[in-house]
Amino acid sequence: MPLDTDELFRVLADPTRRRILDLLSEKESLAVNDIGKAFPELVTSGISKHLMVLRAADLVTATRDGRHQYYSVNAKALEESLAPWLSKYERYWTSALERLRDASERPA
Amino acid sequence: MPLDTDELFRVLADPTRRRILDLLSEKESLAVNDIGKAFPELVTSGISKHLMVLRAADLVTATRDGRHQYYSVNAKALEESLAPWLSKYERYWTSALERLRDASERPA
DNA sequence: TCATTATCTTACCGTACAGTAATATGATTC
DNA sequence: GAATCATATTACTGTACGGTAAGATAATGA
Repeated sequence: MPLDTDELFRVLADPTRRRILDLLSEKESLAVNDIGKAFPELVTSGISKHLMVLRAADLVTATRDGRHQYYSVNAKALEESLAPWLSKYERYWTSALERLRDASERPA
Repeated sequence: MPLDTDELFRVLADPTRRRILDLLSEKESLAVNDIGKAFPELVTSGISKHLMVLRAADLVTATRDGRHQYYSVNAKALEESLAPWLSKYERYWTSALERLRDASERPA
């Protein structure tokens, strides 16, 4: 079930959480430790807390392997949660989103 | 100049500000007072402050007429500011955004 | 013109919430 | 049992929101 718009923006408001999502979107999946390495300024518990928020929002999924917890971005949930809000403004948008679309269709 | 992503999400994080944008996207342009009427739980100064934040972010524009200040949504700035972030995830997205696009192309 | 009213903005203050670090607890592997 | 990794809990802190009140500017009316 897609996330409520208020919830979505509350979760995405934090720069660290967005950076975590960015990181996970580049790599296939990462353990908490590896994510933590990308944030030397934060302690692991802080990372874990953000991951909990993201997981509660279903924007990431976690599978455990031994004592490691591997996180991946849930792009589908992100997309579906954002779509209702985007739809309210997309009628204005032709240029930038189309450019994005074109770029993804004709990769360099 | 498009808004920094951190700034953008910080501004959009507040539900009231998003509701103001929604309102302005429906109507052509509105005076502060009229916007305030849509938020009976808030005092006018509160609305004004949110409008200042939106204006500083260039997500709305204001023109004054006498003692009225008329606000409009700046859809172009919203689009351009959001595009860089969206582009990082759009490669995952085909379904929902395309459905949105199709819907806007073939209105009922 | 002067006072009054209307509209919007700014300043100040209190409160509530969210992020971080530190610590403790739980779970898994060796 | 010892060590490692992840999560939960607690305490601290800063910040952002909202209200009240004051300030600024413009219209109205005597």
